[in-house]
Amino acid sequence: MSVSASRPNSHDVARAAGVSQSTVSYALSGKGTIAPRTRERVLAVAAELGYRPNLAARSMRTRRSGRVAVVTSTAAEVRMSMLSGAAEAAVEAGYAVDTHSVSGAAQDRTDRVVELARSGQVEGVLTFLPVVPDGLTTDDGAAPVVAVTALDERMRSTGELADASLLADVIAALVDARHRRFLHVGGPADFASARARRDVYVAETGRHDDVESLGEIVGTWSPESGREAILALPDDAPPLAVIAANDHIALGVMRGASERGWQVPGDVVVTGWDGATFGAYTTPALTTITVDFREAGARAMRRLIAAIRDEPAPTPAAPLQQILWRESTGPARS
Amino acid sequence: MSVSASRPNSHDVARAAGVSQSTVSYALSGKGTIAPRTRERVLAVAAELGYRPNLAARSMRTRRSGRVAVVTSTAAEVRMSMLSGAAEAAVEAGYAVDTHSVSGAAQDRTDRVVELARSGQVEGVLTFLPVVPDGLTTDDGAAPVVAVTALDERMRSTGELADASLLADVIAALVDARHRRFLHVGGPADFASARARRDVYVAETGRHDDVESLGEIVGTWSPESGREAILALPDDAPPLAVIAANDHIALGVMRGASERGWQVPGDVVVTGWDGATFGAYTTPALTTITVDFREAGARAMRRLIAAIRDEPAPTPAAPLQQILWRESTGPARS
DNA sequence: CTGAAAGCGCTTACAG
DNA sequence: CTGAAAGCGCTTACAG
Repeated sequence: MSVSASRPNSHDVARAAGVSQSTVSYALSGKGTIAPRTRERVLAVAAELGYRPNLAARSMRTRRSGRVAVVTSTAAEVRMSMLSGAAEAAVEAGYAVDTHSVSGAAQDRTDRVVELARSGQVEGVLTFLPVVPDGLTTDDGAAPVVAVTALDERMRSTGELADASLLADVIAALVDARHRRFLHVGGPADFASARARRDVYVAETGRHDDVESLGEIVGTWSPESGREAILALPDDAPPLAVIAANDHIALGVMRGASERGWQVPGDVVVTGWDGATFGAYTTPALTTITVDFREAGARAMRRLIAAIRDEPAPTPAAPLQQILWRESTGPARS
Repeated sequence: MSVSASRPNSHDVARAAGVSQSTVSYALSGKGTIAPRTRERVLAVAAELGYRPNLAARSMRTRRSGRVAVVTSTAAEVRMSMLSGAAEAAVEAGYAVDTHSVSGAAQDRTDRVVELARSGQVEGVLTFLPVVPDGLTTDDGAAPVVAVTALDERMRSTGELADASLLADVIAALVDARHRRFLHVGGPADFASARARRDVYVAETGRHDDVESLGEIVGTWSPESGREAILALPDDAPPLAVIAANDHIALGVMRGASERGWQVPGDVVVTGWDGATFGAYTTPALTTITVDFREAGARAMRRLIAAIRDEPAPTPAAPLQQILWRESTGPARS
């Protein structure tokens, strides 16, 4: 029994097991009609030799790479937990994940996504950043693309992160608690989630005649955009309820209020979104809508894999979001 | 000129350009001795046909995958920016990045890293999480492994995140500002960075006879560990300077102080680490040591690639960290 | 139930 | 300067 210095291949296993190379292949894949005893012997020898199939060779033969690409950026827009959730869902389905970090404008990102979808190196592309839907012509043999948060409805989107319906409950509870003046500090409009949050805000604050909205500011998901929104307010703005599109904005809102000498939640109440860790430890602690990013990433990946396999998109059961009332909204509860 | 429905290969390009397949290969790689005019024609035809080399085939032939693995977790311990920096450095060097999300104890992570290093699917492994160095026997043909933050010095480590020298300056400035009582709330001991920060804390607070340390708490990088450390203090702890090993811990320290009615920075001053965005918007804003995580990720990846290529590790020039004095330390400056 | 053989699409000595 | 040919390590009809 010769031991080769380098990594054994299926021929080495075949030789050691006294069978043909094709029998090794069938034994390992479980596909052919191999006698159980032969199969066991091959498996034992393969294990003993530390055999691992060469995935490049398999890929060349099967014309399937077994890889999907995930497009992210360095920015805080994307959470590690979402990437992890997506990666784990991919592994579960037998796919490996290629990470691609992109920067630049939506058009550049779109070009990169299209390039990936056409590269033939991956069977699908999941993008965590908005892309320009017009650029995503999937005529030719391009791989399917799923965007977690899309510019419009022309492309596949998981939609789950864009569900803003809980905000209606938040606003209703604040109105019940006698809040009558509102302000929205939103996210960039190319994020479907930002648009959905703004839309619900507009609809819900418009529902009551005696509820006033000071407007909808377009922010950048950043604390600074929340802070600036507050600093730009007239002195008589409070009492005011600020609906921030994420926790970072909400933090900036609280900071801005502090700089203006406004008490939170006495003069200004604030709600965030995402359930960021820090929100539980600010003073006051931040009311927020928690998001299960790990599961969101997993669902997006499952949707991509369904698209790859031409299966119907899975319909998830449990909700991904939840209202978490904390100190920044004072005594308001639903 | 026949147009095949599927992806063209080098034979298709050869036929369309009226040359042999090997000439196409040489023209694209620029390796052989191809006449400039031939080469140009081949390149033009390849572009026209939208030819892209099949990487699986290339990989099988060259026996090099052109891939590196990055091991991360869902946890906040790892930042997206660090992953992005690593991914971009990999692309720059001609490598693609496979993302592997792991969870579980250090031993499980180590097993996974070893498995990856031996899988033959990647040429190197970069782990963002601590692994058990004993498990990392790289005898056989395993791929090199680099850990960004390692358990001990037996394995390769970038070390740069573990450089805690700036903390000496921070403590010196606080001592100059008449702070005499200190507390350290650190990170888990299997992080080299956590150990280095604690070591510098111990050395620097031990340098002066009239400086007292209330001890070194082992935390979990989490706000809760900072909060608990403060809640466990005796009532007469202030005036106190708390050195937190990261910004999340520092946030929890501020929260705990707030719960105890201690003013920051009046009764307690606090410093964090990492330069997290939220730290600029807390009240008071958090003094911290900023870390360029993108560059840290890039340097770690460059070190891995140097190891793959058997080149000496690159020696970085610019420092990755910087002290950022803000409100949580009051008027102390260096 | 097992094996011989073709072929996936490249790279790279080698011959001319 | 160019081309014919081998071979990387698999999967999978097909013959026996």
